[in-house]
Amino acid sequence: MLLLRDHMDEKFLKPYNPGATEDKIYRLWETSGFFNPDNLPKRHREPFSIVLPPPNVTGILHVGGALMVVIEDIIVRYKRMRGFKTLWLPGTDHAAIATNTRVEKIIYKEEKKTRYDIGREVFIAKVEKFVAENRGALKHQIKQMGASLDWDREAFTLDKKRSLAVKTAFKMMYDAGLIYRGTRIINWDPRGQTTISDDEIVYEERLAKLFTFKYSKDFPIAISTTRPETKLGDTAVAVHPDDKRYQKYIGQTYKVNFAGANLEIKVVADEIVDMEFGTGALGVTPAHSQIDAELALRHNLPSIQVINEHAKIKLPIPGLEGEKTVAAREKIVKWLKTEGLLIKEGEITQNISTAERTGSVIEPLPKLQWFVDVNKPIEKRGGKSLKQLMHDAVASGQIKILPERFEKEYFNWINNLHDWNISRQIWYGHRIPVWYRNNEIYVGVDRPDGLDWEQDPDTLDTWFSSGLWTFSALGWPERTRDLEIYHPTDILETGYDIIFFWVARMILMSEFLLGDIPFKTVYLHGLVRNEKGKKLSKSLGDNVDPLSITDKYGTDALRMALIVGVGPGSDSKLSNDKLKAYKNFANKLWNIARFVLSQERPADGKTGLDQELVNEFSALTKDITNDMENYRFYIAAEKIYAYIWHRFADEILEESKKMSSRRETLYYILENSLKLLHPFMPFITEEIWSELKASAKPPEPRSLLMIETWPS
RNA sequence: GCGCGGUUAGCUCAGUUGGUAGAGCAUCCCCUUGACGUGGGGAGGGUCAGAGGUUCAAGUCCUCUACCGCGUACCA
Repeated sequence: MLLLRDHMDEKFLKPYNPGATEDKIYRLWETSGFFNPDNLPKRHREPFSIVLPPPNVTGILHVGGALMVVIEDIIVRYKRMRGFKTLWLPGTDHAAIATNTRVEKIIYKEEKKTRYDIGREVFIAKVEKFVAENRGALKHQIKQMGASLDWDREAFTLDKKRSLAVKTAFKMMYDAGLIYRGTRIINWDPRGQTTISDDEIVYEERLAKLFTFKYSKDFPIAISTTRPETKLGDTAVAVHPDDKRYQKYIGQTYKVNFAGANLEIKVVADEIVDMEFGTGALGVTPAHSQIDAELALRHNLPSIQVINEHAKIKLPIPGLEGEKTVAAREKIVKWLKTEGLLIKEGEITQNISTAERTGSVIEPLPKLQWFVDVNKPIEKRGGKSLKQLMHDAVASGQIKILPERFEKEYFNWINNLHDWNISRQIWYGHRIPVWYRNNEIYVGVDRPDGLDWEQDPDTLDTWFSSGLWTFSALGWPERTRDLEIYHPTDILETGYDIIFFWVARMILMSEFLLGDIPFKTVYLHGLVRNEKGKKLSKSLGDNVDPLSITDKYGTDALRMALIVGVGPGSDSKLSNDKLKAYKNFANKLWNIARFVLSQERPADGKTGLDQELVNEFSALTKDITNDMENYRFYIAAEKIYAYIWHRFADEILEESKKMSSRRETLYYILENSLKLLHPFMPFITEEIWSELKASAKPPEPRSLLMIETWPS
């Protein structure tokens, strides 16, 4: 049985108890004020800043979010100890589409009503109530992870200041001709009743039927399609100019009656047509296909919209009008058969576009929408387009993306980038700052003077406001001191799954609006999967709640389990074994402290330091510091773990039982080990640190490990 | 189609610039009850997916192949 020395707290008689420690320690940190860089001691001069990727207010943080918080907290704590004036700025994201859809579902479940039934105002009020409730829970979870965020600067992507930022950005881009309104083929989500951007599409491979047929008996060319119902809107057949089979028909126009629709089909020649596919002839439906719309533009073809916003036939054709697309398809195929027009029915695999949020099959429709022009040369940016600005920021090395392989993906995405559809027909979000009156249009931050102005009913894509985050969170468009000190931010840490959604858009916005990069380094982490290797997904309800893990194992153990052995950008699995291992480690450290504290600390220099062990420790420190500087946190964590357990405890400490002269060295190693470990396991290290200080003789002033100097 | 990643001990995964294979868990043996809600010492276990190449030396660099996963384009 251990003899309790008079200076030792009773708690050291028991194993480490995270539950009893963590809340207390977090409160200690919060009341110290040091999360706010303004309160840091004088030695913290050079600024260092990170903005927290704002989690969606839709739900609770799952372990993927926890990983993000942990990596950033490790970086931030390390930098703070290194003496930087460190700011980590928190916030939450209103997540327009996600939240809108979520609340719509809840309302439908509870009241069997749609948002159209209850109206815009009532709906928004309900969403805001939902958001307010969720934000509290989210914040609590982030704190539970030990995040040393400056809550004094907390922001929300839909609060007043951010709203001003969004409207200002919109106006600046509109004035520069980068935002325009036009009718284009867009991705329509019939279930969500809104447009979505290309990035919000999820492709699913499915088997589909490919029908080969003629429009009518006297039409000379057969075509193939998987969607006969859209053929009601065909205005041309396109063939390859070199295709000998069809050359004689090029330029001819045929009048046909196709399933009740009177069509004028012109035969045009275009290089885009693949002679090998199907019959080598392409039925052109300008209203429901991007490619066909481009063809129509080139050949001056009219466009007939066949399908409406509810994915139903809108043409006034008896028997077809009002039918859903799939039903209409069956009817038309049946008609083709009875007319003897169907030539072939085959199967092909095709990628079908579905909406990320609702799972609905995307219907390409022509619609009047707002877009960001990514190709227009910008005068005040040296004639570069947004595309070029995004490209150059990374290509020039101003922004470094880690791991490097994602730079390739980034460039690849830019090469394939089309104009960005930014208007959404949902209600929750930043309303488009445009007002109309008769033929007048007004774009501005505030409603224009005068009567009869009507604001655009649409809202903006969530990522429009998220794109401003690094600077809107710091107060832009106001020229704040924070903006001056902390922008560009140093590191943007986020999951690789939103590199296009978010990282690219932030670069776009910052480059145009500020003429500067938003961050110097992008560090991308991978997905956290469950033990079976399955992707954790919010929509599947496959949440792993970090709170239940911290209850069982302690936050420090969870942090280690999430970090160790997980390289940047690679997916990881969280297992109970791993959590248990680091829970045991916490207890091991606790017992090490107990042992060291059970021995009176000699006055400085009395027993002297074992120079060999001190040198060994310096080498370790150098090594770990090098890893920290190079974002190898997963290796650094493993090294300090191995040292503390298998070198310090197993060997140094064991040997010391036979040599009383080691005592001062033991204290030295323990103190400095706590410092190296603190970014990874902040709670237990801070707790032991406070015991060390309390037991010192003569008593040392209270101090926080959190702002101690990183060893050199 | 194009691209990226993975393939290392029974399981989950590390392995920074090429220099005689590592961790955690699991298995087996021994020891510990005066730091340890357990811990310590030790053992077994890998032709580093396969083939070829560069090199004094390759898990690490190059080429090809296979399987798994992912991204993206096209999709009539």
